[in-house]
Order: sequence, then structure tokens, then C-alpha cells
Amino acid sequence: MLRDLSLNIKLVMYPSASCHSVTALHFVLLPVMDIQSTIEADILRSINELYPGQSGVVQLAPTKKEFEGQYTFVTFPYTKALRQAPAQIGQAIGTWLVENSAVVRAFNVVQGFLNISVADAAWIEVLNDIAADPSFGTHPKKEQSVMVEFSSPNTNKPLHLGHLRNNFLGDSVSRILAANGYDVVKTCIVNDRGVHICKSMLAYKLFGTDAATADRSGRWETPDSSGMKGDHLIGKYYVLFDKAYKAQVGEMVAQGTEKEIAEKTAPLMQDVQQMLRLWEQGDPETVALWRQLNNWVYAGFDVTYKNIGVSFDKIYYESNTYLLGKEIVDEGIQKGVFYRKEDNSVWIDLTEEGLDQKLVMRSDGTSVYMTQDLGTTDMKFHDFHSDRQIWVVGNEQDYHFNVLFAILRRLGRPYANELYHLSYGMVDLPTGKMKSREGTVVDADDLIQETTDAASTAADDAAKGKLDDFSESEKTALFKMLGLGALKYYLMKVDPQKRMQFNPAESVDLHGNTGPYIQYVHARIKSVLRKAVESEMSLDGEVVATELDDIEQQLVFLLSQYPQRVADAGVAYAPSYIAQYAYELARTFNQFYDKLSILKETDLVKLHTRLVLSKAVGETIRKAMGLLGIDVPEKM
RNA sequence: GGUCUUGUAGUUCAACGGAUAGAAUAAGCGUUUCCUAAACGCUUGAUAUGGGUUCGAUUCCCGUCAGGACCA
Repeated sequence: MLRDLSLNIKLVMYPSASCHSVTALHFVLLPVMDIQSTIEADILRSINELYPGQSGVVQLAPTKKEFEGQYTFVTFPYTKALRQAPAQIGQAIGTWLVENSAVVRAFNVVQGFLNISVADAAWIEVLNDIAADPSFGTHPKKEQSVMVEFSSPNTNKPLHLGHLRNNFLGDSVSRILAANGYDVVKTCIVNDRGVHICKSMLAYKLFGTDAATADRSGRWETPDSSGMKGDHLIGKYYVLFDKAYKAQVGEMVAQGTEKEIAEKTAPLMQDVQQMLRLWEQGDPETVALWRQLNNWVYAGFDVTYKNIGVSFDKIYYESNTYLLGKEIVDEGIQKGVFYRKEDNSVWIDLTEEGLDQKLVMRSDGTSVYMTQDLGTTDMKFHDFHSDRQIWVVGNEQDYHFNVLFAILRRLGRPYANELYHLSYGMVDLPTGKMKSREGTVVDADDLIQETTDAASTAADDAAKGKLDDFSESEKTALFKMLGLGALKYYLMKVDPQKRMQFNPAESVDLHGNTGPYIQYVHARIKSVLRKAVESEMSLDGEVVATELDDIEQQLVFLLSQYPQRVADAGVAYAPSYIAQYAYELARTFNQFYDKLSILKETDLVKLHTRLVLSKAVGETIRKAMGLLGIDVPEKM
């Protein structure tokens, strides 16, 4: 997308790099000097002067590393309007810029690409602005609210790897939107009712005492008695049901029943259906059992959520919402959006939108998932009046959400155009798909423990005494921070849309493009800054003009990109943008660190510049990782 | 059968329609009297396929092939 021209017009009001003398307006709009916009405005001015009567929109791109310069102006699109060859245009504008722009130091033209080098003084001013702005990268309040729904677990089994991708994405997107100035409400709908939980309940009734096979007078198993987390305990019974049910069906098939019929008529399945009916009728004993098992699961989930640092502002329970939506069906019929078939079932025809006809209520008057979702979407809107609603849900539900949004538009809901399904692909293992039946599901709690252990093992190899002054609890905390950081980064650096492969060995790697690599850079910076403070060097105060090394210039340039990157990530709902940025910044810092000495620098101006720069990089890494929900250590 | 989606180094991932398609990993080589070597540098290696749109296509459009999901 091209940049809005009006923005450039506004920016022409800031004619030079000496922004500190400019009006308050400058500080409201651009707390940090924006070199890119300044040059874009300058190029517009140059076009006005050099090619009278021409105007348009100018957009710069970062210059590729192989070329000299920081910003590149591509001249090809302008050749027709300006009636000149690409190289000539580049030459003309470049020359004009060097003479007239306060921030442009030099230029070169390669095949119609005008590469612009920015003056060191301008970079230093940017660095000073960034260092002086504690909320650098956080955008002003927007007076708009967004609701993010994510996690939404079933209560019949513990969280697994796929849930982690969901939770991390939802949590991170919430943080990114908040940094973009939105009011964010995090919600979760717990799928706590239905056939699936009845299966666990039935299995618990059948096998839940230590005397289940004898006179059934034994003690009932509980999380305490078993030493299992509640969610794992209930998951165990879900598996027990599945086994018993399979065995029963197998027996029936062996005796000549057709498989499909056997699956429907197996006594265990009949019992489950009966239990569901009892639950729906409010049978006290059934409801009490349901409540007890679910409470154990919630307690287990709480531990996991706390462990991964995820929380919600509002948790909804499907048991309270599953009857919603029926009045919307009536409304839709009255409005002529839905129609009733002869068998009394209710449908909507979405063929115009390229979708199918869709059932919204069964002939017996019971609702389907769509009915519920219509109801809960309305309810959530009435609870919070969010300007936008986002669902973080796997891409197997793409079609479902297309239909849901289409129906709400047809119904004329005012919020219907501000709904978004943040769809993400499945997580595969190197051995293929995760399949619960084959026991290849990666449990979330186990995985976190494993990455933490791996971090601790790796640290023993690598740390070489660095952690000697850590207490045991400090070590434990650090390893957990590294393990969780590795895991979160691994799952979020990839475009959500894509199906991704989870390689357990790689996910705990501390080298290369990983969370711990970035965490290491932060610790490294902190170490230098501690030493500087010990030597009574100042980390604050204005940096005065000096010559910058290429790598220093690159670092300031990268820092200056951060706010825009946060904005882009907010528009695209893309934690991966932030992950990539953090890595790029960390890697560039390592190059800087390797090439130049900070504390040993004898030129005091340069020393101070490098300290301020290092501090700003450390802060920005911390903030960027914070948007991913990843903590960074002071030492490692 | 219909709809959606993905296809890039051996592998895992990048690339608002822009330059010589970037990283990481794996393999090999090198860097430490000096701020954390959990680091840095060098070498090798890729756009599934056939068309189209244009100054320019990994990116947009159409077909084929392959993986995945959903709908009936």
C-alpha cells in the first residue's frame, strides 16, 4: 500500500533535522524524529521543484545491505510521468537532496535505484530522541477497543502443543494491540459441556475407585490421591472411555453388527447420551459430578496458564452460553435472512457469497454450533462493546468463521465488518501429525518441563562459571525463562497461517535464530552497562555529534524502525514481525559488539555514544520480547 | 465432487510487485593477553511446473502436479 499523501503534506512542515526547536505539534505526532518521513517529504519537494506540475506519493524502502545507504527510492514508477530515464531521475533528485535536505549526506544511483545516505548528525539526533523516550515504541491511545478470544480449551483433556501455539499467539497479539494504543479485552470460552466431558464422567463413574472392579466401595480417585494435575487426571478417564468404547464396538462388529451401527448403539455410547440428557435436565447428581470434575480441570489449567504467563480478563463457560442464539434464529426468519424448510429446520442461503446453504437450527429445534456462536458473539458485544472482535482459532474452522461473519452481516449487526478470524495452521511433529489415538500428542506441561531441563543442561555446557553466583532458585528461574523463551519464540517466529513443524531438539536449541540467542544479547548488554555504572560512567545525557561507524549507524537505523514495526505487526496481527525484528536487532548488536569495543574506547564522546546506543538496544530488545510474552534476563 | 490453504537451499523459516532471493541449522575453515566465545567471520547450497499481466513476478491472474483442512 502506498502511503497517504496527506501525511507527507503534514510533514513538510518540519523542514529540517533541527526538530527540537519545532512546535509542540511535532512532539504530539512524532515523538521520535522520523528520518524516513522527512526524506520522503524532501523528495516530494524536489519533485515539485525539478518537475513542475508533478505531484504524487513517495515511499522509501530500506536499502539492501550490499549497497551504500539506508533508504532507497525506486524511480521506475515515475519514468512516465516525469518523462526521464530512471538513472537521470535518481541523479537529479539525489543531487537536489544533498543540497537541500538537512538529513541527506550522500547518494548513489544503481540501475534506477536511488540510495540515500543519512548524515551522522541526524542519526545521533534520532538516538537522543529514542534514549529520552521511555515509552518508545508504544503508540498513543486510540480510543478504540479490541476483544481477543483465544485458548478456549475443552475440559476433557489437558493442553497440548497446538494449544500452546494458540495461547502464545493470542497473548502476543493482545500485547501488540495494546502497544498500538487499543484497549484490549482478553477472553476465553471454555468448552465445558457436551458429549466429550460426559465420556470422562462416565469413565470416572465406572473406573474411578480403587475398587472399581470389585465391590465399588473403594476410595474415589482425586488429583490429591493420584498426585496428578486435575486436567491430566480427567484426560486419563477420557482415554479410558475411548478404550472401553472401542473394545465394545469391536466386539459388536465381531458378532456381525455393522460398524456404523455398532458405534451408535454401543451401550457405553447410549450411557453417555443418557448422561448428557440428565445433565441438560439438571439432574443434581450428574451436575454435581460434572462440577467436581470440571473444577479439577480448571485447577490444572490454572497451573499451566500461570506457568506460561497467560491470563484472561473474562472467562465464559459454554454451559452458560450454549442455549444462546435461538432468538437470533427467530429474528433472522422475521427479517427474511433465514428460511424454514418443510421439516422445520432453519437455513441460510449464502451461495451469493460463494458459500453454501447452511443449517442454523435443526428440525427438532435444537441448535448447532453456528447458533451458539451467533449468540455468544452478540453477547460478547453487549458485554464490552468492543469495536473489533478477534478469534484465535485453528484454520480447520476457516469455513465456519466465513459463514458466521456472513450471517452477522446479513443480519445487519453494526459490528459485523469488524470481525476477524486469526487463523493458524496445525503444528506437526517431524514424525508427522499429532494423533491422540496413537499417543503422539505432545503435552504442554511435559513440553515446558523438557525445554526447561534442556536449557539447564545446555547452560552447564556453555555457562562456564558465569552462573556461579546464582542461587539455586535463581538458576531455576533463569532456566525456566530460557526454556519458555525458546518455546514461545520457536512457535511465534513463523507466519501463523502456515502449518509448521515442531522439532523438539531444535526448539530447545540456544543457538541461531532462537529466543535464548536474543535473551543472551540482552544479558550481555546489561553486563556491559553494569560495568559502566561501576566505573561511574553515565548512561544518560545527550549524545553529541560524532562520526558513526557503519555498524553503529545500522543499529540506530534498526532502532528507528521499531515503532513502525509494532504498527505493522498490529495491522497484520503478526507476532512473527516482532520476532524477526528482535532477532535482527540482536544479531546486529552482536556484530557491533564484536567489531567495536565499548568500555575500552578512549574517545569519551564515542564511549558515551556506544553506551547510550547499547542501553537503547537493550531496552528495545526487552520491549520487543515483551510483546511476545518473553522475559529477558539481567545475567546468563 | 466443491471451497479454502500451502509449495523457496539437505532441513526449519524470511523476503509492502523491485536490485545479486535473505537467515538459521547441518558440513568445513578461521577468530579470544581485550566489555559474557551461549559470540563473530568465511566457504558450499533453493523459488514444484506451464502460461499470462508489466519497465520488473517468489509475490498478482489462469492451468497442471503435490501436501493439508473444511463442506456434502
